[in-house]
Amino acid sequence: MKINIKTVAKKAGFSTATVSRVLADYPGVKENTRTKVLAIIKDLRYEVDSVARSLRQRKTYTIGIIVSNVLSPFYSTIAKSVEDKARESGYKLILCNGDDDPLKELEYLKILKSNKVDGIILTPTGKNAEYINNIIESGINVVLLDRLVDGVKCDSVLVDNYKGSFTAVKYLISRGYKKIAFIGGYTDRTTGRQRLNGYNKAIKDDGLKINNDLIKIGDFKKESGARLTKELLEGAHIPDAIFSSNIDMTLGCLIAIKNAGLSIPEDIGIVGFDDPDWSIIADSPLTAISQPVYLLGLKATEILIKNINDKKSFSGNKPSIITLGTSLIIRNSTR
Amino acid sequence: MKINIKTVAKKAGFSTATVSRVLADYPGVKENTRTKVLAIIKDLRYEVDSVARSLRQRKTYTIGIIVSNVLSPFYSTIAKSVEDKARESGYKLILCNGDDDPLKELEYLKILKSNKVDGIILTPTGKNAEYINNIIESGINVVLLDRLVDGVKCDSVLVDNYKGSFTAVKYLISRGYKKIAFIGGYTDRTTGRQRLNGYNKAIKDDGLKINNDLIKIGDFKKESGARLTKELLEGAHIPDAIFSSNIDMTLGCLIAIKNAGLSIPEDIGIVGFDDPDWSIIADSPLTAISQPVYLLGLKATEILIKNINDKKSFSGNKPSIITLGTSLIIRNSTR
DNA sequence: ATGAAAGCGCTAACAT
DNA sequence: ATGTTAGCGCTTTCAT
Repeated sequence: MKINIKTVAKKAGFSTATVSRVLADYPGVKENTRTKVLAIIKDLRYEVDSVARSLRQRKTYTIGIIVSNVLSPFYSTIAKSVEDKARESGYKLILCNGDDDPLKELEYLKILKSNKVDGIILTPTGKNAEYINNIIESGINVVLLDRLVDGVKCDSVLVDNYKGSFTAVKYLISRGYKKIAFIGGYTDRTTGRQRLNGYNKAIKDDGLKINNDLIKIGDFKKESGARLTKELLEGAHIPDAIFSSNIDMTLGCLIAIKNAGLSIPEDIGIVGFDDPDWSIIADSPLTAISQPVYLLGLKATEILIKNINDKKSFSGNKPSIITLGTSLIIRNSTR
Repeated sequence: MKINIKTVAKKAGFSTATVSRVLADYPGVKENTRTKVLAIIKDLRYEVDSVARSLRQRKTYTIGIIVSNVLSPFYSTIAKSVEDKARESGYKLILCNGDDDPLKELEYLKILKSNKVDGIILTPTGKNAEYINNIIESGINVVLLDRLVDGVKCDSVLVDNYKGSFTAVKYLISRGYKKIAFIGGYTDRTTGRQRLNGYNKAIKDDGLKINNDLIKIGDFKKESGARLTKELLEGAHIPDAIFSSNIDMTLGCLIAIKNAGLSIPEDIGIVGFDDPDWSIIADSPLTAISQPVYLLGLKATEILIKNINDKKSFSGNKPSIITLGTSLIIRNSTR
């Protein structure tokens, strides 16, 4: 037995329109009617069909989020904050794991568009500008998180990667390190590029020389962090310190150092970008650049929902970029 | 300008039915027609409206997942595996953070039902049996993950918590520890209860005495792990070893031990349930009970999708419970 | 204050 | 091989 709005209407002795009004808390319904209808709804255990409602209203109360890697604490924190804020505002979340793969990202963008989500929060690979613009033109709000995309105009929430990275390397230099290696991720992502730039600037700033043997680029994942560290430790130019530019690579880096039988900070100094929750219990508590990760997701969602409600693509007249600051947390992973 | 199936049909000179057939790769369409229609689709950049399709087909190609805490590596791994498998099978994922709160869980169950998801993977609080049954009766498939709910009949995928816990404590005993504390989570969740049972059994098995001062129950989160460890270390009966029964509490436990200025394993031995990715780089690499977390999510999703396709509530004639084994990984956090 | 009816975009049963 | 059309369950405009 199917229970829909028609069943309720019939049993209550009113039209579907009236039931719908009760459902929507529409003011112009007699109190008596409302009570009666609500009683029937409860009695029949009726619950609206959100799919039908979405089709009719052209609104799904759904936000899509595409992250690069839910396994990473960075992105699961983002997922948490976006979910918290979305729920508070009556939205639900479709979670997509883009895997930092432009093709997978495109696939998910299409799915989200087809599913008529009200908005999308995207940690972009940087590669699907055309389609992202197409989505924005179609009226779906987009907010970029953590990274930018060339040629896409929409609100964004970022972290000051350049400064964070610069600060980290400056700190290493101040501790007397001379051969500072860099372990980074894709430089075609803005995060990867800016963190590298910050490193380069800090090195040059102090009259040290950029040594390309000390710059290793991976894919932001743990395994590549471990592999690249191993390469560094076995290479011709062995670093006296490493700046690792994301949380997962840092973990890989620490594992590789441990496997090599080296001690931190006696044999090598480490600073990581992003401060993991395990940083304190590490062999030598990790000195790190802390990012406001939760806030990042929160802000992005706030802006997205505001734009959805205002029926505007941007929060102002033109796209705004919010850049959040980082802070250096000094522990014991350097001398 | 709205582009829908009608627009495409008109421009192509065919009916909407034919366009729909092309979209669905329905065999009985002339090759010529197909080509023509596809050309128009491409030309107009037409993409189906999945909301309308879902309404008509009574199928959303969506799976809902309710986890207790995305922030925990345990659940983000689950989210990853479920997403991987769902995507492979053409399903998308609505992610809900139940927060181990029965009310929030109920709220999300209602949302998922209303949104006509094809199936739900649930890490239950154990409290909403009636509504879960209601969902199952309504034809939505449910698979329970990691925990059970009294009075709910559906397929489940679990880990052998009892045995895992038993093994861990037995190991501690074999290493000569006499005052072994237990740090656990809600005992009204099956995981919490079974892990406590395993502990109790192992203690009694060896003729040791259960000391209630050494049993501390929290909420599965890091903070409570730290707090309870602090209580233990400052209490009347100071343990010589701690078995911590989930990944987040273990981290809290290690932090508290470090804060207290104690060393592992010199001052105190530790075994944790669930093996975190940072276990190797901890001060003293953590001895842990490793669970097949990714597999857990994978199996659950496999079963769910199979049930959806078979249009059955259970994979067999009656609910099946799959229990996955654990393994003890010995490192250096005990003497 | 309430009802009648159109229609959101699609699919599928039936007809040709 | 293709078209016609009803209808999925809801909201909303227009009447009354």
